[in-house]
Amino acid sequence: MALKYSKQREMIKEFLMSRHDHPTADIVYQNVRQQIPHISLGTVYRNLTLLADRGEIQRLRLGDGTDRFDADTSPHYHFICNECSCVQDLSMDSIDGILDTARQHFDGQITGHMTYFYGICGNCAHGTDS
Amino acid sequence: MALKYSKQREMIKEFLMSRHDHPTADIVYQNVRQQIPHISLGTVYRNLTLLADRGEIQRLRLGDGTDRFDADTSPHYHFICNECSCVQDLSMDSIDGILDTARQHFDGQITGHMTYFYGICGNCAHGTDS
DNA sequence: TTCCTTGCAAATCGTTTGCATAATG
DNA sequence: CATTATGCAAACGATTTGCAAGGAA
Repeated sequence: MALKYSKQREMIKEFLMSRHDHPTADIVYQNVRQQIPHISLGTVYRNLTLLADRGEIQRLRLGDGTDRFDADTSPHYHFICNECSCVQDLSMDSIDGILDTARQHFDGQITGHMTYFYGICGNCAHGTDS
Repeated sequence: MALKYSKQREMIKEFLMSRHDHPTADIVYQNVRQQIPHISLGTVYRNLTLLADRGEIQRLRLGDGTDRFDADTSPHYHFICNECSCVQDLSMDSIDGILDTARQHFDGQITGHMTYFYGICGNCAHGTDS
């Protein structure tokens, strides 16, 4: 239980806090490796999981089979671009009202919901690429 | 492109239509195997993917690392029990209004959303188990 | 006879884990 | 010294894929 300091964990969290694009474990690994060459993927996974369990970071399971991590633990929604697969934050009013809608005809307790949006992101839509 | 008949595919779809609990590929395999002993897991996966691509069934990616399949392709929501992990259909009014909420401050096109609910299902809540 | 499907096994991918060693408190 | 953390490699679970053989049109 008692947590002991580790440079690798510090670097991992620091890196995550510097990014707002929700990197995958492997991207975290590739980057942190530049500061700590001998760090292992296993250590990255272990620390990401540990940090997520303690609520210091957020683990995003967006169904595409690869988890992403977010240092922003405040409640917010995400958007996934169907074209470039980027994941962006979505600042919007709470939609927790849908919980009441869901509860109306359900026999059981609904305590929360998972929601993400998709479409074409600003970059891809504006066609500044092609 | 042209699809040819196959008993395996027919049985897979038939089995899926007989269930409303959103079975995993492996569960489909275990069951269809009782009718077609030599069917392989690979064939089950291939057909589930094929049927999903053609829109004949729905593939549910609920983030837990194991896809589930649903023969009901009509738009509806799902509920996942935190206790028994069952997946249930949720009949409720459309909440597509959240798309407008999401669009308000977003630079890009939002074409859809993915939402599922979680909590304690009726069976687990009523405590008819313990 | 064409070419879609299958069975089987090997391959992939993301993630976890066992273990001996190193670092922290 | 008691524990927690690490690196490395092997293990895993779900899903995909290559290939030769089988079946539908």
